[in-house]
Amino acid sequence: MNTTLSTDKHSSPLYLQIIDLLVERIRDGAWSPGDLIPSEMKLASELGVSQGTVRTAITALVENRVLIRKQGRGTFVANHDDNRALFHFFHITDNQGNKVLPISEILSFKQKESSRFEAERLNLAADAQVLKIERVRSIAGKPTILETIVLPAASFNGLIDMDPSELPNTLYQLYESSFGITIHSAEEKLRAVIAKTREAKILGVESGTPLLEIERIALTLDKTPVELRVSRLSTKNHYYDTIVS
Amino acid sequence: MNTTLSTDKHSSPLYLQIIDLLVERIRDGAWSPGDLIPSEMKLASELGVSQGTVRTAITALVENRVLIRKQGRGTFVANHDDNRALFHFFHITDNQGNKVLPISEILSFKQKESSRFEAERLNLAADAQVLKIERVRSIAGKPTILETIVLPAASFNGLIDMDPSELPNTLYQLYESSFGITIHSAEEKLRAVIAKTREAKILGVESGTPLLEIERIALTLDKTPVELRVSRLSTKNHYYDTIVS
DNA sequence: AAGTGGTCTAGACCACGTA
DNA sequence: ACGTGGTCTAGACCACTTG
Repeated sequence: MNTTLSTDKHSSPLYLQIIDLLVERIRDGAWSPGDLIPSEMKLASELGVSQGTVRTAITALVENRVLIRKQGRGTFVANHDDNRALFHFFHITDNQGNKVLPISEILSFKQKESSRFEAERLNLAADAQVLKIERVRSIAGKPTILETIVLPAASFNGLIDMDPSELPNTLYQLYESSFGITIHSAEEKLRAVIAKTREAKILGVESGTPLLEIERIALTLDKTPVELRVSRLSTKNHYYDTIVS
Repeated sequence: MNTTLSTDKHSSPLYLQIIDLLVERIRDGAWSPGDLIPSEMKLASELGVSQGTVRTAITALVENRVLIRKQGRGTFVANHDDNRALFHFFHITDNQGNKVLPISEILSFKQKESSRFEAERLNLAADAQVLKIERVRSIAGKPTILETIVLPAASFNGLIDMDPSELPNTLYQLYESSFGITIHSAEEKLRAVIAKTREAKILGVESGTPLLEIERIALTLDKTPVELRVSRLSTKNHYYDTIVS
């Protein structure tokens, strides 16, 4: 498998080529989340470069949370189902400033043809099949978030046969373990909306209450959209927080 | 000015000490935003380390947007008043997905004693004086955002004597150029609220309309809060967007 | 041409985890 | 004891900007 780097006069820097190469091995499944990858020294000799050059490439991927370094042990493909990563994707905080992770209850789970909106957001053909999950998420026993999750049926083959009650609280783990789909980043659009009567009833608020709507597109490492999630959150006792720098 | 790095057995890595040292020089005003700092080679010989070690420190600061490298020219202290940085702090997007920068009109500008809430958020004494600016921001000629800005009077000496109509659209530039205060990061809390009658009138929406409330604390490089800003945004034609990765 | 950041090497030693 | 990542050096050459 003579992986060759280009050292032409006008080719890109070696460490950038190495980044691409490592990402490719992860995307193609040669290395899976949680796997230990070869040591910097092994990669260096395999690729015919110095340890420092491999290190530069790996450092960039560590900063992008694609790899994780563990001193004395080795470098691993990031597992996005550990707490750190979970909280990184989860921005709901209570009024005391504590991050909270809500518990889910499935309301419905079905397969259907995608709507125009869903197909557009997930980059699917107009008549593509999608899976649709609706669930309530409760914090401290109180229903707080209403979530609609839409997935391309083609990418989650067999999921529809699962017992809805067996769907885990944190779906991203399931995507990774059962379908080899690792969520690496997400784009979110936030709006203020009014609770519809059904929503208000489920969330236990008065109708007319304002809700924070979070429309999230979850993306894989190569920016393919794999999940559309629309959450409606009562911000009476919680808020959405973010740090911009 | 024999700046000494510690090379004791149990001291922190050199490049971390160099990061602290560089940050200190910026915070103390030895180097100001926009300034060219000494070359990697000069710093290396000044500090008695190799160019590579200085480079590691500078790279970390470049990734944190504290410094900016320009090949062939040198390394500069980041100027947070250029477009890139502005948009990095500004997350409002129209429904077509375009980032927009609204135009401001001052409604009021006064000095007063801080409220409990303001003092707590800005980390001030309970009876500290604050400056309070209220303004409407318009996009495409339509009032869209209502903003209340609270500043510690002590840090912005003389600002209150300015003609409100002369306050610039982008305040962070003013903070930097006139008060030597550079905003480096911000924490934001988002909630959905209902427009009060006065707010609804100003924003030209029906009363009872939901608004997105953004409470922002702007921080300097050493995490000192210097501005509290509460914005209320009509999300009929715009939304707040963010990328999480 | 001179000076800057950008890339890369070969080798050294340290700190940590595992066997 | 050994292999891993973590830090650091001295030196090289390239790419870019300015005088």
